[in-house]
Amino acid sequence: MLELYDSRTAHRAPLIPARADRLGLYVCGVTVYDECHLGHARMLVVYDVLVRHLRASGRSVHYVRNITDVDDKIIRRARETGIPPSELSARMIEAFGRDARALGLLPADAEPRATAHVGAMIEVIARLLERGFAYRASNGDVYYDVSRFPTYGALAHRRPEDLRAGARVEIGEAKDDPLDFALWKAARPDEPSWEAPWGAGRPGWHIECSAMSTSLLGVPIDLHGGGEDLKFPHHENEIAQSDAAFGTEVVRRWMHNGFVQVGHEKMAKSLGNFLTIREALERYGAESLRLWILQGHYRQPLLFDEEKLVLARQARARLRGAFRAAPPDPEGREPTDADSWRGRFTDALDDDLNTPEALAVLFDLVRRVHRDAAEEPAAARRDVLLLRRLGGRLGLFADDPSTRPRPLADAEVEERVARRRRAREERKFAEADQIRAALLEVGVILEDGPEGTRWYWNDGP
RNA sequence: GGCCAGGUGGCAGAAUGGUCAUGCAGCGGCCUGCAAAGCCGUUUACGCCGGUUCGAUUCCGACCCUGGCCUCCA
Repeated sequence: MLELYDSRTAHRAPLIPARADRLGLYVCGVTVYDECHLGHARMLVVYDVLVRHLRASGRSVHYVRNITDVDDKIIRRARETGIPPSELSARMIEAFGRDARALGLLPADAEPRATAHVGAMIEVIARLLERGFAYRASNGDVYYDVSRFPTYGALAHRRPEDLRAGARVEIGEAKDDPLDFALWKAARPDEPSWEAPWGAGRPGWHIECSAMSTSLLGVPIDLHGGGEDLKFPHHENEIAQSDAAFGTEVVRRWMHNGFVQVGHEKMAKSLGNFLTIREALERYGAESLRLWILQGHYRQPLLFDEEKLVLARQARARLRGAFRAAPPDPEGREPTDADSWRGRFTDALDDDLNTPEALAVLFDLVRRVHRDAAEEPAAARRDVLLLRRLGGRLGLFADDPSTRPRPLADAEVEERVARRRRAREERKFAEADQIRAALLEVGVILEDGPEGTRWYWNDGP
């Protein structure tokens, strides 16, 4: 049974869905005003592994990951670049889709876009107005009345008085209280807007998640996730809205993943210290990136620099090496002690998604593969099959490198390897080394062993 | 200032009241024409000060330090 750290109680507890047959998961995805960076990649991979593990444990999961395609940043960026907001977001949604596929993410079961659910948001706002949790301000905006929600601050462990001290009111806002936040922003001539009973405008940021999560997953929602930075104010506000509108605790569990850190600060667009997913994939490849993320625990900060990614690439080579030592058992047989390995692996993930520990199990298995490869090849093949299956639960070993385009036909490589073998037999080592070096140039790695020379494509980066 | 999360060996990073994490790097050996891969062995830890305990890196308290949130942010 999976135990997860609960952001609200700050304790670990078993994750028990409201309905036995299905677990509803809602994750705050991305705002499409620019390309995604490694911080987003971490979030995406963490929840990807969570979903994989839940499903491998026999749970049916309904995974919803939203896309924010209307907000201040999109409007601002659109204005700066001269591209209409809808076109900008459409382009970035496309870019996001490419990143998601390249990262090897499972597709979400639903990927709702805010602009397609404005009707649902208007309904939630209407309920809040009806129940007296919201008010219409003089400037046409609709605000949430935080003073009406006594447990405000419970998720972020903050007291409203403390928050009020540092709160800021933007020019043009007409809040009764600095903590109040916009549910609906009155229409402006150069901004996208929708009709609503209280006047045309566009939704505030937080309301989309309250509306889309409940309309797609129902009430209550078993688990809601996102990055650490969304805890406050986004998720705090979402709780205030949803719980007030539906008259019940809508989200049963909250979880948050830690940041990607560059040097001593977090990776962020505003700090300019980011690397986009696209660039990182070009440099390191999806599997190395995933290993980099999974070698840290999801709640800890994850350090980024070139060295860390190179490290992950080495780790990947170690894992992949097992598949060269032995192919997975073609008849689908696992080792006789598979249950014990699977148990260790599952226990690690059940323990608040301890992916570093789960990877350690995989590496232990790799060692046994190499130990057995020569003497007990059948046993090694069974181990490799198990390795592939367990790795799959982390989203590893998905791509088949053999399908990649190669600069040289395999037959040509074979021919050169044979030529080198003859040179070695004649003790012409200079020539042999030259052939080996030339092959390395095009990405072929040679390894001489007792049973001859093995060669393989270097599947970096 | 308030609230959270941390401080583990050269780097990264887990677990754990008394015994192996794991990956990378280092060192010695095996293998080898050389190399690579691999196997075996091995060095370097638990921020600081008290307390509990037969025994603490692990539990408790104080202190020091780091990161994050408190404003848009995965």
